Order: sequence, then C-alpha cells, then structure tokens
Amino acid sequence: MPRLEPVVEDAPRGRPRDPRRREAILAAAIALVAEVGYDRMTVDALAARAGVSKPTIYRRWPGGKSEIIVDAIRAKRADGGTLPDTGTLRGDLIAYIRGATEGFDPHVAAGLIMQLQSSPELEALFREEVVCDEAARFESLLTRAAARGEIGEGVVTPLFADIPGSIIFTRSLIRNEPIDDAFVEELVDRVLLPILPVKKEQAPHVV
Amino acid sequence: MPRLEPVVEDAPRGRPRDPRRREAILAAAIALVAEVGYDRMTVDALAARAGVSKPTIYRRWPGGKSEIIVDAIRAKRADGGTLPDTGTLRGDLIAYIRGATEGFDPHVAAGLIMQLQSSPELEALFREEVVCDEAARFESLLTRAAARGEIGEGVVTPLFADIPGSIIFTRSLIRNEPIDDAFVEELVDRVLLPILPVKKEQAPHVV
Amino acid sequence: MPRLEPVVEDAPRGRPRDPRRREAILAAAIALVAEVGYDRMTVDALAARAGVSKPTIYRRWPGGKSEIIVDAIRAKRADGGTLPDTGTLRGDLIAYIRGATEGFDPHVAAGLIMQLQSSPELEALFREEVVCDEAARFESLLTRAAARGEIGEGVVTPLFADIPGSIIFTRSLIRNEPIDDAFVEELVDRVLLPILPVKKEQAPHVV
Amino acid sequence: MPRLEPVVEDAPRGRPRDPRRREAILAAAIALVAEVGYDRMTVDALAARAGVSKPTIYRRWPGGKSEIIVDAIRAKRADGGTLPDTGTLRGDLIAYIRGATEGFDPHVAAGLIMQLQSSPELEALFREEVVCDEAARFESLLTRAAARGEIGEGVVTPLFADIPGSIIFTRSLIRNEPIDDAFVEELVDRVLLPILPVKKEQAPHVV
DNA sequence: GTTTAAGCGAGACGGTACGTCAGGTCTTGTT
DNA sequence: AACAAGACCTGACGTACCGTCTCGCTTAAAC
Repeated sequence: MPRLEPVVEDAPRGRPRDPRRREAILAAAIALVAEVGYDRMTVDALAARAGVSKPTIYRRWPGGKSEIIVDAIRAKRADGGTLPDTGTLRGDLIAYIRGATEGFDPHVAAGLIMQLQSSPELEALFREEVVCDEAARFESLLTRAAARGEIGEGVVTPLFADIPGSIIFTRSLIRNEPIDDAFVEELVDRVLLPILPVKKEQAPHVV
Repeated sequence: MPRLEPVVEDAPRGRPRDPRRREAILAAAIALVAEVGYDRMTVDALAARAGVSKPTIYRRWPGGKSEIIVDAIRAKRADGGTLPDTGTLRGDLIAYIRGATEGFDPHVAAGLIMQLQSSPELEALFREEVVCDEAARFESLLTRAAARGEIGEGVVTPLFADIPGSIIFTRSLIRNEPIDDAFVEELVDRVLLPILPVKKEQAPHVV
Repeated sequence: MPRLEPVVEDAPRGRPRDPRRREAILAAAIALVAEVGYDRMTVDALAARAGVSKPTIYRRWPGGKSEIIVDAIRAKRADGGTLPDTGTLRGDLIAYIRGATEGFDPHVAAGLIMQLQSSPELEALFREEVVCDEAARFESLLTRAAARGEIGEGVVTPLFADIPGSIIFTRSLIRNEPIDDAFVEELVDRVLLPILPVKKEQAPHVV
Repeated sequence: MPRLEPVVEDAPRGRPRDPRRREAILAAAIALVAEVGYDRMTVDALAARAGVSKPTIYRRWPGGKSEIIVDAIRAKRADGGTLPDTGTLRGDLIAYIRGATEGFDPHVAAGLIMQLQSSPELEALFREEVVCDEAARFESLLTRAAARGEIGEGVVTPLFADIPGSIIFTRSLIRNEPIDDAFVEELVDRVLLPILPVKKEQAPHVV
C-alpha cells in the first residue's frame, strides 16, 4: 500500500533563516537609498544599518544591491494596495495618484530604473509584478467609472495606463518638483479626464 | 615703454588642447554607456576606447563620469536641432517627437537620471540646457499652430511640455518597447491633440 | 528522604559521545594537512572529510585547528612506541631514528611549528608530551649502551638529544630531501657516534 | 657596422615605482611578523604600518604575504654579510653563529618554513639564495682553518653545514630557549669541533 | 631658433568598496 | 545531551575602480 501523504517532500534541514533579518535589510535598503542615493549606498553600510553581516546579505540576494532594491520595492508595494472608491472618477483618480505617490522616492526610483537596464530578468520581474499590476488597478478604476456611466468603455490601452506614472517620474526625477495636490489636480483635470470620452461635464476645462 | 593693453590676458600658453581628443572621448562615452550601462562603464575603459589617457579626461571634465555624460548628451543635441515644419500641427508633433527620439538610448538616459539625483549643480545645468530648451521648442511648435489657427493660444504649461518626453521615458526605460511610428502616432492622436483646444477636427478620435 | 550520596556526581547524562567521531576527525586532520598544508586546511573541509559537523569538532577541541593537530600527532605517537633493541648502539640509533621518522610529514610538522609560536600553552603541552618523552627515549638508549660498556655515562644533555630531530627537520622542511637509509647512517656514523665518548672503535671514521 | 650598445632596450614608461615603498613594506613586514606571528599578520595592518595602500602591496608581490616575507628575509641578509676572522677556528665558528643568529626571530622563521612547504618555486628560490649561500660561508670558514692547519681538508658535506642552523632552529622554535653565549659555546665545543678531524687540542673536551 | 609652459600617454599611488572565504558560535530538528 | 545541517557574525582576503600624482616626451606659442 503506497504512502498517501509524502506531504513535506523536502524537510528543511539545519537552522532556518531568521525572517526578521530579511525585513531589517529591506527596510534599511530603502532608507539608505533614499538618504544617499543608489550608487552611494554601500553594502557595508547596509549591513551595519540592518544589524546584519555582509555574508548574510549575499546569501539571500546573491546579485547584490540591485536585487535587494527591487525586492524591497516589491515588498513595500505588497502592503498598502486597497483601491480608492470616492464615488466619482475624478476623486478616484486623484486618490489613486496620491496613494501611488505616497512612498515614492526619487533616489530609489532612479536607482531602480538604472538597474532595470542591465538585467533583463530583473526587468521582466519588475514589469510583471509592478507595472502590469498598476495598469490593472488603473483599469479597474476606469471600468467602475464606465459602469457608473461617467465614461465610455474600452478606453484603456497601455499608453493610457502609463500616463500618470510617466508624468510623475518626470516631475520628480527630472524637474525635481514636489508632487503636491495642485499638481495632481492639474494632471487629472487637464490631461487624464480630457482624453477620456467623458459623458458628463465634470471639469470646466477652460483654456 | 609699457604695454598698454594686454588685451587677451589669459593668453593660452604652452601646447593647446587637441580638439580631437574631446570628440573621441565624448563619442566613446556614449558608445560605452550604451553598451554596458552607466555604472558598468569605467573611466579606464573610456580612456582606452578613446585612445586617450586618464589625466587627459580629468583635465577636461574634473567631475568625472557624470560630467562627461551630460556634456556628451548636450553635444549630441547640438547637431540636429532644426525645428520641423510640415504645415500641420499633427505633422509637426510627429516629426518633432521622432527627431527627439532619434539617438535616444535607454542606458544613457537611465545613467543620466540617476546622476541628476545626486548632484544639484548637474541637475540645474541639465534642466537649463536641455529641459527648458526642449520646452521652448515644443512651445514654438504650438505658437506656430496657434498662428495658423489650428489651436487656441497660451496653452503651454510645464505639464504639457513634459508629456511627450515623459511617456517616451516610460516606454523605453520601463516597458522596454520600441518607439516606432505607430506609437508616436498614437501618442499624438490620442493624447496630445485631444488635450489641446483644437479648432478643426484633425484626428477622428473614435473610441 | 534526602539523597545521601550522589556518588558519581558527574554522571554523563544524555547521549554519550561517539568515540568513532574522534578517530575519524584526527585521521582526516592528518590526511588533510599532509595534502594541502596546515593553513590551507579548512575546518569545513575537515568536517566534510570526517563525515562530521562543525559543532561536533568544536565541542571536542574548543581551540580549533591547532589543538586538533597537536592531539592528532600525540595520538599517532601513542601507537608505535616500543624502543628498539638491536644489541649495538649504532643499530639502536639507526632503528630509533627510522622509527621516529616513519610517519613524519613536512606539512604537518611545519604547521605545528608555526602554531607553537603563537600559543604558549600549546607549546608547553607539546614540549611535555613529545619533546621530553623523546629525549627520555633517546637517553634510555644511551644508558643501555653505557651499561654494555660501549660509551661512558652521563653524556646526555638537552643539546645531544635534540640533534637527531633537528637535523631531520632541516633535511625535510628546508632542504626537502628524503630521509633515506644512507642519510640516517651518515648522521649516525659522522655526527652522533663521534661526539659520544665511544670506548671501542665502532665506525672507522676515516676522513 | 652594428650598434655596439643597445644598452637600454626597454625604456621604462609611466611613473616609476617609488623605491622607498619597497623598503617600508619589507621593514613593516618583518616587524609585524615578529610582533604577532605570521598567520596573525594581516595585509591591512601591513599596509597601515608601512603607510601604503593594499593595491600597492599586491602590485609588487602578487603572491601576498608569503612572497613578501621571503623577500624581506632575503633583503635583510643582503646587508650584513662579512665573514668573521678571529684567527682560530673556534673563534670563527662562535662569531659566525652569533652573526647568523643576530636578527633571528622565531615567528618569522616559523612563517617562512610553513610557506616553503606549499610553494615549490618559493622553496627553490629560498634554497638557492639562502641555504646554499650559508653553506658556502660555512665552508670557507673551514677551508681557512684547514689552510691554517687546524683541521684536515674536505670535511664539509651538506650534513655538516646544516648542523648549526638545525640546532638553532630547534632551540628557538621548539624549545623556545634563548641562543645565548653559553649555548653557542656548548654547540661549538661539544658538537662541531669534535666531529671535525682536529689536529691540535683546542678545547679540553672533558666529559 | 631657443625657450618654456602646457598637453599628453603611461602607470604608480591612496582610498573605498566590492564580493568571497574561513573561523567559530548558535539555533533548529533528529537520534 | 550528542549530532547534522546550516544560518549567522566577525574579520580578512584579493580585486576593481576612482581620482591624483609623477614621470618622460611632444607640441606650439612666446621670446
């Protein structure tokens, strides 16, 4: 009679990895990059800040800094993903953009972007986990608005979903200006809403 | 009799700098960054590729890699800066975007962006020389269109001028997809023209 | 009712140590040092070779590598310690030197010597257990010869007892030449016997 | 007519190595090994002590510590190589041994010996430069004594030349006792002179 | 035509960080 | 409690790159 339950096929042997180490390292990584920038962050400093030794870092992220940052960003996105629901498309868009911009840090973003260029697998990972997910969230906002009759249907293309993120990147990384309420409202009222087939007049849009 | 006018007080004594060195270095810099990425480009490799010694590089760009890259981008923009004039706003926009995207390289752009985060003076320099200039070129396109009566006047804000560049950055650096004609036309027809107060119908814009 | 006599107060509780571990580790240590040299032998490799885990090693030899090697050498000397008795001093000396040189390995010896320099307690231990013991063995050889009337009495000083070992060290560690029969005979006939107050002519000793 | 003098065939290009660096490093190496022992000397400490950077060390001695020590010993022997001449063989021997023992340090010697075991080329180098040279010096002492009629001729074999060094090694590295005058005299009177075919009575040699 | 100041290639140099390796300790679960 | 496995900290390793410096040579303007 065969064994029916070989459930745990590979029993983890030896001392298990301390999960607190992981959290400490990722948090320290985000903090350090935000403070001094990606390329001025050293692994030694990261280890010291996280209260951890270098080998422990390289044991978990053999790829070094770049791997850590991508992982940290992913982990950060994991907590905090409720879709706003204000009742109107305009309110939803503003709330959505504010939410997505919350923990945004130019240093972190710039470091990430550069690493994406030199690691196809990193880039694929990031696109799947972050970009597509963000696009889906944006789309559900619009779908909900269409259900309410605010706009027509089927208007989301990759191009549309990229607009908010793109403009925020430029604003923050290149113009180095803050993402304040005035800017977000201008973005929504003068760019996003006008290019959607709005059924009811919502923003006056006087030039 | 005393010399009355030492007119050119900073008469260059000694051997003058060989201008060919500069070109060789800038070209090698662009090529190298495009090949291996900004942070994997070493100054030694740059010197070897340009057939030049390291002191020669640092004598001209004391700031090192970042300075060189900004200078290279600026130099590249210098040749090829005629404003397109196709007769219609749509044609101008497409031609303008195509032109600006010509020699665009993701590696170079990503490296530049990261350096901007950690050097305020570099960032100021770049904003003045490139961002503002580009905005001005974009504005003159619209002004011309307004003069032709295609659109209203005074519609250019920093936000508007940033849109094309922003979207192209995202497309290239994050989505890693090519900037082809179809994309440029979609960008113009579905985003740029709709948010301008177009007077005549130009693109059908059927959803 | 109180316990009156916990006679064996250090009753070994729990699982007793497996004696086979000790042998395996010592054997592996000697083999590894002989193969790659003392400082290139790693404890991990030692553990792997002995089929044992690192904590098992450190539980028994808290001092690490150096302690293990000294212990291994001592253990090796333990088996094989019968004094030769050939009837003549010359024969005894030759047999004694051959025996002492049996398992001699330059790597092991060199590693041991270096460790002795940086650990006084190790050095004391080794001197007591090995050096003095060897001197005693050498002395009893001479005492026996004196009883036979071959030589005078009271000729053994630390200096005398050190000579054979010293020369063998140099021969093996510095000159890197083998300790063969010809060499041992030359050592006995040209050095050891001449400096002892021999009563009967034994070795012709023609120069 | 051929050029008679192509003397400087390969002109040294670039900045020449600063010879003071070499001296500083070798001196620091000897000092450090003597202080803390070979295996506890770190390259970082060596660099700090010599006021030099690590790459400078590895540029000159790619083999690391072992190469440096051998080089240092060789350099040290270079200065201070006059043969003693006291008029008698006994005086010469004592002076010679004292001289050779002058800067002798157990730590340095032990480190060297261990390194010799794991680098055949190092070992060959050392044997040529030091061992053979020392043997030659010893031989010329005896040759001079033979010319004076103190001893017979042709008595030097590798074995003889090794005796003083061997015994000193053991005395210092294993017994850890000082090489004082009493010891040197005992060595000369009780070992070296007796095994040479002395013609005149020189040392009473009472047992 | 000298002089002379600078450009220039080569490469040593101090410094900083890298990613790795080994020693020795500690924490699991198992025997 | 011993044991195997392996995570962990510490500290040193040897290397890579940066930006500076010192050479000896070349070049062109100034004298």
